[in-house]
Amino acid sequence: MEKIEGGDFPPKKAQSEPAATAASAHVVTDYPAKKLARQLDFAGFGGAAAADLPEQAKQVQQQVMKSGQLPVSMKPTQMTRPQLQTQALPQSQQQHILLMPMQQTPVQPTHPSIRPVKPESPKARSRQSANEAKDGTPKKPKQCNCKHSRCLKLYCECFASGIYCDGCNCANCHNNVENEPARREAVEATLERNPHAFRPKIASSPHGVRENREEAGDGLVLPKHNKGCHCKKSGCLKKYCECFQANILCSENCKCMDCKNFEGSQERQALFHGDHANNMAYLQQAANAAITGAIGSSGYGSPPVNKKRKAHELFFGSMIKDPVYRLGQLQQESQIKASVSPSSLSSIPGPRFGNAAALGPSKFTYRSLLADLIHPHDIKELCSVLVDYAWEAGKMLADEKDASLKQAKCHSEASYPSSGVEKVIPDDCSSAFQAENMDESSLDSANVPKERPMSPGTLALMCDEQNTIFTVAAAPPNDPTSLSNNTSSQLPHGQAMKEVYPELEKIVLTRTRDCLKKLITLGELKETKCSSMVRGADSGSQNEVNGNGIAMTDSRNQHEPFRNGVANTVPTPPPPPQKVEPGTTAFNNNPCPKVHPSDGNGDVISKS
DNA sequence: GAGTTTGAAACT
DNA sequence: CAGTTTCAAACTC
Repeated sequence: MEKIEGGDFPPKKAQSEPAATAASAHVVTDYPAKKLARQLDFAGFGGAAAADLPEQAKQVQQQVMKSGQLPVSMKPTQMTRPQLQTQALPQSQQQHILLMPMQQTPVQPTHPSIRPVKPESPKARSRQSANEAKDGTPKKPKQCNCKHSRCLKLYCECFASGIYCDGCNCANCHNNVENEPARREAVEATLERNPHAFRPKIASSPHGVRENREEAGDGLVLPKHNKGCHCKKSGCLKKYCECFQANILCSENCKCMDCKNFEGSQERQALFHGDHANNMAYLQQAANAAITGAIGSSGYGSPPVNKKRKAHELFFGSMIKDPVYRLGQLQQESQIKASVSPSSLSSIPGPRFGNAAALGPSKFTYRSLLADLIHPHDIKELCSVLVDYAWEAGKMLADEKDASLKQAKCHSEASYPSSGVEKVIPDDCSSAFQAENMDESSLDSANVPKERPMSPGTLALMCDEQNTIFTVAAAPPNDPTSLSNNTSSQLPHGQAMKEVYPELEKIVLTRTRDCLKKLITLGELKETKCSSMVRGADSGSQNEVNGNGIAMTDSRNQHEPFRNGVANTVPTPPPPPQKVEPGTTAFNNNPCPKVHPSDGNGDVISKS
């Protein structure tokens, strides 16, 4: 009997070790003190499941051993079930792990995504804290309050978790070393009734990926309750519900009524949605409203009760358990904390993180502050604009240069040697580079580009669709050889381009830089906005925030925002085209206007 | 902190 | 297996 699915149920440290040892451990700290740690069902107690991840368990153990207590980062609440499982571990290791179930430390789980092994209520946490404070020695995080079960039934969380009661508020407790025989008997009886009694209640979905994914932000909630819940009145949105408590969505295993803990549940989302994460009142109402509604619709007919729950409990509770795996979770952790929204499963943390009730913070997914500002097509457009600009600028520069060169040539043509590489100027002034190829209408034609060598930088700025146009790009702009090879007929033009190229590139790059700077600025503004919103949602900011939260920062940018919303970001007012070399008049005639009609702010607007 | 509600566990 | 009771946590006030 003792061995259950590979593990001994009861934490038996006592069994394998002298009672004295066990006892001392028991008294001193949880560390070795607590025996097997089986997490409450939720925790994936060691049972069979444990065997799956011995390595993880070992890691956990190592940490425990090092510090004598669970590292915050590894607290059970933060650990994944697999990590908690201990059965596969050698007994010596198991003992360390036993502590895990208790982990609940006063520390708030920083990682929403992970569920706590033993669900804890805020109260429990408080108590825990108190315990730790006693002598600095961390104690069992959670204490039961059993009065009639002697802590020898599954009603007792300690017993269910496979650990001895230590520092609990229970009465007539028999879940201790001193009453090991009784305890053992109780364990056997329990197992007799249900061989899986001490197995983890939450198991990963066999499907691997469940549909529990909440919105983008939500983390995946793969685990599901093995037995499922049977809730009738809570809508599975309260911690009465084991699924909710475990921060997982109700599954086909559940037999609950009016369940609101499923993916896509508005009630659930309302509870956890990040947008309201910082609004405790909202959460409370959402939870109660959801339940009330659910109940109302149910046949139970229980009157809707305005139950108000403490939002923070919801949040924290969910955070603690958040089983999820969220990407970017860490990234957003700070945000979550700030918003206090961890509650969502998606958490309230979450919008993200079915039923997920508890996903609060865990579900938050990272979203770039620029997400609303930049869209793929915007980038394309930007590229197009840059390319156009480059073309125009190049055209202007080349034109200028050729014109001046030609003029010079005309004046002293006779004196020029006709031979030599240096003779790059076209004989025919009319063949000026631009005249032939740079007509705006011809920009889209593939032939034009071919004639012009492009620098890698410029090419980089071009969108895919443009690449085909500039087939010659690979050739180093300054490479005479390449030039000559590229276009014998355009040599003159190529030469001109060669000379103006640096200017052109400079202009384009400068513009690009400015655009990026603006993006950064916008992102920062948005960040600031978000932060302020989180911190003081109630401070009804008077600042108008556009969809991006940034919008109104610079009126200049709003003149002609692109439909796609890129406008503000992309075209920052570019610094006036820089002067070209002295002596050149190219930029005296600022080509910019021609190329990119600007909105008046200097923002480039796509010709299209 | 007391009282109520809830749902799992235990029991019949 | 269904219904009932017991229990302790969650929740409300």
